[in-house]
Amino acid sequence: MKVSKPRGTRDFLPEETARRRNVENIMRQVVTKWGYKEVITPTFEHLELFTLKSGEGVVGELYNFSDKGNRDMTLRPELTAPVMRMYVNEMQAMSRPLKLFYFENCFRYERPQKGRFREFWQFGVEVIGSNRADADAEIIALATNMIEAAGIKGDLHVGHLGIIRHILKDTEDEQKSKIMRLVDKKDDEGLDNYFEEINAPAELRRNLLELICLSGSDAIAKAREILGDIEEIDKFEELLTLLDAYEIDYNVDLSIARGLDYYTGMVFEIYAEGLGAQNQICGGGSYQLISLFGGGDVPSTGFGVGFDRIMEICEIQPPKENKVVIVATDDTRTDAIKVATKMRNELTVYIDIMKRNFKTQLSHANNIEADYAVIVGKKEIESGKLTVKNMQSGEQLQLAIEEAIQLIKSN
RNA sequence: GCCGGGGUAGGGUAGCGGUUAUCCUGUAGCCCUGUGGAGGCUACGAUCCGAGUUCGACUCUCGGUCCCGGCCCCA
Repeated sequence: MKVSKPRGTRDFLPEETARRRNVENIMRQVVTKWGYKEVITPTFEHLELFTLKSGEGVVGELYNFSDKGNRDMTLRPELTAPVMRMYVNEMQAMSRPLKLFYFENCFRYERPQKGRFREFWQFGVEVIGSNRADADAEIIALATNMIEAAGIKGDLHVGHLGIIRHILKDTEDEQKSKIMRLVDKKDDEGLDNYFEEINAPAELRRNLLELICLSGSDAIAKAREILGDIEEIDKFEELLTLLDAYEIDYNVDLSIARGLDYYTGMVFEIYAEGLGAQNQICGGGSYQLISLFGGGDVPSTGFGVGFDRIMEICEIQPPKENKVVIVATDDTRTDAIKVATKMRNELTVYIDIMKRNFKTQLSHANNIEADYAVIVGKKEIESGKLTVKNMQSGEQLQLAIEEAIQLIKSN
């Protein structure tokens, strides 16, 4: 009986694994250069952690279970909440700002489709302790850097929830979130209908509709015309000035709402082409979650990158290293092992474990696309010189082991 | 949860209500235990699962499952 893998999961074969690890390391190098430290949290958490953050409704999307002690648990669906929990549990006395990142698998019970799996990988970054535009700008710049480093051209949209919330400050909560949702979906028709339904004031309608269309360099000025001088616009302007300093291309987009209530100000999303309906590769913003988990009133800002989506469109190939196959005969097998052991200090070395004959060993070397075959036979043992064969050109040289290593390394 | 398209050896495929289920490729071995890529030979290996219709189902019908794309959702 053949057992298949669970729905929405994937096996990664050697070639794909190497490609993923390579890009993962490239991204890791970028964040490390910015001074961020990697953390690891548990693969499963108490269910409560996520219902606190996102409401009871998320349970339907979770891989949750009760353990043998009857505790409600779940595989993590994301990593911002675990990292904030970790901060509250163990890091509150550390000097701020804290700059953390993670790269882990997450699990959601959803219908798989292009760029969406039940087990997927998230690369994320969080800054804890700063509510300044500087932190927001750094986070956006870092996200942009990482995506560029993966060889992807992203389309960055930056917004600020404070501005849209200012317009809606007298609207009741339920209506507010419904409006925000429609705005986020860019559903103009739905928005019109809903305004009609709740009989929204004409001024509010006009202001909101104008605001969410704003873009380009005069967006700030126009927002001021609509709303007057408010603190949120000042802060947003400061953010844009900093982004200019980082020399980042962005689109002002005040229609980004990102759903949930814990986002406090800056929000951004990055899109890429070639991904079908799931074209968002990165999203983030500033938020306040720590007090929800029993910590103080500590502001944070961060983002998550959908690593699997990055890999869908990323074309970076891992660096190739020379592959050496030792070819031996029956009576030189033990000598061949000694040669292989020595060469492995510096090279990637294969040796026959199938008791194959000389010819078939060489043939196998060819099949696995070895760069060099190193022949360790009776003649070589007697002369003390190995036969090194370049599998591409067919050229053969007699060399001492150190010379052989040097030659292969240098090509 | 909903809508559409799919599922034949490890990969790619052909076919038909009754075949020994086609071909390519792959893997292992041999021709050929001191020189690979070509060729020949041999072996391995498949009708997604279940029910129904039928004398007979890989083929038709239904249900499930998985894959692909989309909707909803998207922390």
